[in-house]
Amino acid sequence: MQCSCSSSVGHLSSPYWSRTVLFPDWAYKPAWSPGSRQVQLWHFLLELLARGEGGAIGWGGEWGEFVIRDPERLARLWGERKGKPHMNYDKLSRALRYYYNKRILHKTKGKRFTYKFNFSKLIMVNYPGLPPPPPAHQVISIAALSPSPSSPPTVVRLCVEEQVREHPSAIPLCAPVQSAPHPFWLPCCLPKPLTTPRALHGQIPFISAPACPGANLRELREPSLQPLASALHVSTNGWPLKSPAGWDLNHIRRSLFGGVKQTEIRVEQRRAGSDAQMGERE
DNA sequence: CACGGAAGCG
DNA sequence: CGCTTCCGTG
Repeated sequence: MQCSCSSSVGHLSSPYWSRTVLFPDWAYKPAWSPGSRQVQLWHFLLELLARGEGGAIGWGGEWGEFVIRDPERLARLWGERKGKPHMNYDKLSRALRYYYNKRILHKTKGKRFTYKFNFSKLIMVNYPGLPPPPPAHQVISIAALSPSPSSPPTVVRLCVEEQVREHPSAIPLCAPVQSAPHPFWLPCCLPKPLTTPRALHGQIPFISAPACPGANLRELREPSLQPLASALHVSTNGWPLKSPAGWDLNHIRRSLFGGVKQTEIRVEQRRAGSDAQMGERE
């Protein structure tokens, strides 16, 4: 099985690549790409899902799965957003089907109006035969979060330390908006090289792991990172908890800067000014 | 309902 | 490029 991920870990001889969390390229795209300047359907869906916009659409049973509860209403909402008054579910679902090839979505067969985001498919964890994971402090480094509310764009990063050492500038910046939905925020803040080694692109041994709830947030389960996890309203099963208040950056800030040992969480400040095209692709 | 080709649009 | 519109097929 192949996928269109890219990673800077592939060229490293590290045995720890398996612990790296990878999301598909599309997951790193900003909500409003400069070219199109139009909101994209997958983001619109995540937006509604994160808002708990009841009625029209909701999360399904599996991780990343969602159910369209009221297809025509969803279509109407989508049509309103795009200025397409004649939008209906037939057309919207055609757009969803175009996501199959792009590996953004796939259909949950047998279940009516049920689709699934492809997040989990590309996550490489719990693969039998891989070396045991190294101690957490060797793997995880959490950087960023402006220490004061008045600082420039807040930056949150999760990264593999080796990546930081070898490519200190290759970690994209991500400035989550306060209302950013969790599933969108998480991938766009995870490690993503700006310079992808083209030649090695196909050599990364991707594994299509069976769905493992919370796999992408495995690192957040590390005891030392619990404050962050709770600040992000992320449950240990990986999917966001109900967070009516949305993002509380001060809360996150308090959680990170208070009570957590400095050796376990490295804090680094960085201007998000010129480098703000976070996950943008070439 | 779900799928995917084809054409068109901004 | 990311849909929108339309439609034939199963």
